[in-house]
Amino acid sequence: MTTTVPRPGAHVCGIDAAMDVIGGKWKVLILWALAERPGLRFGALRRQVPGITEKVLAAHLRELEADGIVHRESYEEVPPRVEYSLTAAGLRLNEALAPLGAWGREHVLDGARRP
Amino acid sequence: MTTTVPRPGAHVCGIDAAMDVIGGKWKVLILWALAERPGLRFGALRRQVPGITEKVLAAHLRELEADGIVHRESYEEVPPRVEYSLTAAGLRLNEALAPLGAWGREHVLDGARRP
DNA sequence: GTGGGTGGTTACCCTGAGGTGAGCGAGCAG
DNA sequence: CTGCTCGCTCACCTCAGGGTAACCACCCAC
Repeated sequence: MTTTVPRPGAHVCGIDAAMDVIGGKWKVLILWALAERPGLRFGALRRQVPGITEKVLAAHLRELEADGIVHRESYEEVPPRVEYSLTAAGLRLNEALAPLGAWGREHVLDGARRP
Repeated sequence: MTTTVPRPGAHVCGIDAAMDVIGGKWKVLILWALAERPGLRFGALRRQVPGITEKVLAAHLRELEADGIVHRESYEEVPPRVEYSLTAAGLRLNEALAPLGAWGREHVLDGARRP
């Protein structure tokens, strides 16, 4: 965990770097949710991504924040309020994922295999 | 409940489907190599992707073939000759990965935080 | 005081993707 | 005969990413 595991072999091309960033099990869903509804709070984000646990959500948010994808705005209030949103890089990453999403949609709808 | 999202079309959006296809550790590198040099043989492909083992390469090739990404042409000769290339879907997937690669390249070169 | 809600943290466990190494069946160079 | 190439396959093992659950500090409503 820590701050993004120091990968031994570094990245062969930019795609590995991106894969490293979105390699987590829920990262793309978090990106999805934050792109659609910026400024989500922790609990709301958890409800937005069904099945994820607090630990994993917190860990993924920290990794995404360390990667400069997610901006974390913490208000010193009571009860504590923390809002998450995408940075410019996160928005561009989300846009870069769009063709992949289109491919997946087309591929899944067309092939429709995978029992 | 132990394993969230068993296998079936639990894909929330097309991105998960694509992530499922390219989720392996070496899949993108295999796609890369096959896109640049179509018709690679097993051994050549292994040398093209340094660090991968035969078992993992074979397993990934089978998954990619099952996903309709890779075409496997096996010639009944001695010594056995098998050539791998991308299908149309594989080529389109590779093109869909281009923006992601560009993002990763830009992100890595811009941030340059990773050792 | 008790319960609920906030946003986390800590400790432990467990599955499965991936790594390791060996072997096979055929042919050919030496 | 020996050893090498070729395209895998099998059996075993490691390790880290993720799952489970309890807990913390704080405050409000009851």
